[in-house]
Amino acid sequence: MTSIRERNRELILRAASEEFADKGFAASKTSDIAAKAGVPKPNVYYYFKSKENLYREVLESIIEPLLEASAPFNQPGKPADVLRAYIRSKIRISRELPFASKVFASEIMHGAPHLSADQTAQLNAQAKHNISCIQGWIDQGLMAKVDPHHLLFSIWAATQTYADFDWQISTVTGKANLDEADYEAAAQTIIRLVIKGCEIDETQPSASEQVTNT
Amino acid sequence: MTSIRERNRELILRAASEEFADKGFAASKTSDIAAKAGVPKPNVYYYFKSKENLYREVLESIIEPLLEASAPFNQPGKPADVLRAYIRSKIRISRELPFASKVFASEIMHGAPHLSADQTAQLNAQAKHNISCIQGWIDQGLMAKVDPHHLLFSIWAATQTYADFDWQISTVTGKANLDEADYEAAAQTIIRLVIKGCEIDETQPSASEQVTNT
DNA sequence: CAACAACCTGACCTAAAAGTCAGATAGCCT
DNA sequence: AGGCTATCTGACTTTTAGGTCAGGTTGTTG
Repeated sequence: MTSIRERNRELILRAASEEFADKGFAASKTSDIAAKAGVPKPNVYYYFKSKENLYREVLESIIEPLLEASAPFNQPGKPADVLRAYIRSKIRISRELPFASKVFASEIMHGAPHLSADQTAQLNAQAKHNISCIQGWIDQGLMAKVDPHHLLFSIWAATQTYADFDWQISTVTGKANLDEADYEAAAQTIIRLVIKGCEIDETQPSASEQVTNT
Repeated sequence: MTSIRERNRELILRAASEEFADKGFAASKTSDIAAKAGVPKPNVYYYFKSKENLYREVLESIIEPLLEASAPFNQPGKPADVLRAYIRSKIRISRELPFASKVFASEIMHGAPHLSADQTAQLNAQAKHNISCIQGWIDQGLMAKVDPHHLLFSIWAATQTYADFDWQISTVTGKANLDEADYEAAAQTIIRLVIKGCEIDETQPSASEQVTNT
């Protein structure tokens, strides 16, 4: 049975997520992580070789969920349906994995110095795919000509903000924690902005591309 | 003449902004800041009492521009005009003060431990004002019922993302630096999402569900 | 119940980086 | 010029936190 191992690794990883999310990599102390996990500091080094290793494992834990959030783009669907599902996935990640989300955001903010080339490539490939998917819809006349890059950036930002800037959100809303209804309202707002923004303008039928009726 | 003082403070502040933006507070070394500013380390301590002081001054430098960006909300105007101007202000800050923007974002992300109560209060008051302004428009039937809190959060996030997550944006777009046209496209995209999203639905006078096209 | 491995831990070591200081130099005012 | 203040700086001290280790305990397997 390696259940001791798994249990302790899990405890430490969870504590590390919170600590790294709260303070950032450099400002987090392994002794604090150990304390929060309820183990002596050398145990942290016993299970994870170094602070950096521990950090990398926390980071890694968010990669798969992040890639998986793009699932709606990996199967055929109408723009509005895909975008709606995508936004909901993204919001769900912010809500359910707030610590890892924040660690990831912080990592990206500082130029992703700890992300492996492979991880970067995977995330980038998925992003590129999503962008070309959106471009395809535009070319087919299924949605308005909204720059796919900037559209994606806005969706990422608007959904991630609930994890990354939770302090600001708490301060402004006056609520220590958002509840189910708040997240629902957030999702609806973002979905509305995106879907309305992507709707084809009736007023101007064409510009340079041919219009395809539906 | 205190021009030596001013000049050196300026040099150090600029170097500190970049360093703090790049690495975060804890991971930044005063020796690196000094090197980047082209002065010996003790000079940094001569002009600023401590690393934390220096950081606070960098932080402070972004507060006023941030408050000023809300100017469009402080004078009467149609929703679309105010929102458009606000988004442009926000994007301009991300573009023109990318380092301080990033430092601010990082600060907020970690719970604003260095922001003074007064600064927090000012920012919060302005946010509250903007929100009630939007709520006013809704009550007057000038725009659709879009949750003002979440609308603001989306605008903040979408505009800030160009400073905060510049690495990601560079990676995905394949451009080391965005140019004038890119920022214009970003602004137009966000403006479109927000303004279309805030337009009153002609189809259904009540309800909160959105209708989608193909 | 050995003996072997996995796990635990207080005490320690070390490197790095914040911060200091005494003395040198440069600018400025009468 | 002379002296007063502001500025500069190499060399130093101090603190903090990442990392180690020797030796203990607990679990597991034949």
